[in-house]
Amino acid sequence: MDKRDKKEAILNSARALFIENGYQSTSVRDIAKKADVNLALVNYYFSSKEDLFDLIFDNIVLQILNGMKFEISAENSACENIEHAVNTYTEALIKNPELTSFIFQEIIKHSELLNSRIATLQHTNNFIKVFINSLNRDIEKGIIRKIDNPEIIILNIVSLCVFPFISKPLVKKVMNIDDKIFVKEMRDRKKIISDMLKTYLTTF
Amino acid sequence: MDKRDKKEAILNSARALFIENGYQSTSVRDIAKKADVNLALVNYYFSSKEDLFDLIFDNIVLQILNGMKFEISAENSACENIEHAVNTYTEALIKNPELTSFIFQEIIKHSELLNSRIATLQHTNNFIKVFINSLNRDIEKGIIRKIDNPEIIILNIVSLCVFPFISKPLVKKVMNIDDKIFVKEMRDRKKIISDMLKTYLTTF
DNA sequence: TAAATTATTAAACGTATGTTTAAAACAAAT
DNA sequence: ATTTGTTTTAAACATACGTTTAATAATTTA
Repeated sequence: MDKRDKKEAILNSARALFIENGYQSTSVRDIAKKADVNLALVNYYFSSKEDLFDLIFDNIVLQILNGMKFEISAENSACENIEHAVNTYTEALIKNPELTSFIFQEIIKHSELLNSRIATLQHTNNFIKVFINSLNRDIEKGIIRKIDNPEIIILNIVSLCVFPFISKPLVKKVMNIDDKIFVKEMRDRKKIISDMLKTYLTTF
Repeated sequence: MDKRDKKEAILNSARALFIENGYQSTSVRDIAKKADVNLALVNYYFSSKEDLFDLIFDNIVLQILNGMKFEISAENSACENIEHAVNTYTEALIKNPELTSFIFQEIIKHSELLNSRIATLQHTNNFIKVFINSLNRDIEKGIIRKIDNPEIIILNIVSLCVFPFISKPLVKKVMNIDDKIFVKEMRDRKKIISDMLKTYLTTF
């Protein structure tokens, strides 16, 4: 009950602190203290602060990407895929309130993180291809309007879905709402976003 | 040519470093070195690193808010205001590529910054009121569709405009484009965003 | 010019950091 | 029971940080 427990306690404490305060503002001593463990044990089990962070960061990225994964199908219409994406993304973001800000913070700060972990985004790339295919197909079918660059549509979807969550403190302040109402507004907004995107594509 | 010069050199260097690396990753020694000035001069002129940062932060927020200010008019239609907003925001963000990420980083990290500087956002609040008024008026006129919460429309505008700029490294990587094409895409996107918002509001 | 004020400097202070060391405690194996 | 290997510990190391000090240089004032 002891061996693995201390290692795991370190992992959990580090994860919580990194998410809450970021890499720089979290000291190894903070981690050890929260895990109720001797300082040297952190380096004993995880070699260095950076190694520990990388481990946790990759884990978090995977977790949130898994939450955003959904069965996108080339058979679905573009509009169906959009609605599905908006719903899935919004719910994943509601479920992981702190993770998004954390990932964004770290990626913007050290964009090298992207290079070394681009493999993790492979699934995302496939997803984008299927999405664009469904758009192009429906354009040829004449179901939706002609789009010069379909990637922009995807960018719009992600912008609409993700932005309110990474600017949550700002949004709450300006709209003068608390966490509970924030979630409700985001849920209500799902339909508005989908409608807006679909109306734009199908009106021409 | 010396007195003000050194103080200003510190200010400029600090500004550049804070924007590039954030508060935590910028040391007073870095600032002094870049300004080619003795270490102690930084504290001599600006008391503390935090005071210096606050000064620069407020300045940057003002700068970007000024760039985003435009003559919003209660006489304009809601759709005109939207088009105007999208154009102005996008151009302001193109003009200040690093500022947006910087402000976001710091605000998300220390959301207390919002409380002490809420006065700076006063203009933003007035702007929002005028905007919402124009929406409500056009709804009553029957020109645009009924909206439950007009604030959501504003959130959508800001999401669409701002998100690509704060996630610029990610967007460039996924779309496989460089800075120059990024700017071109953002310019082209202005019309798409305006069209999408206007089409949604006027189709019902 | 002399005194007073301001600007600049090298050095140090105190604290915090990530990491390492070397010894002790513990568990497992022979 | 002794050896072997692993886990845990207190302490130290080396470096970086923001800030202060006390002395010197430069400038302004009287």
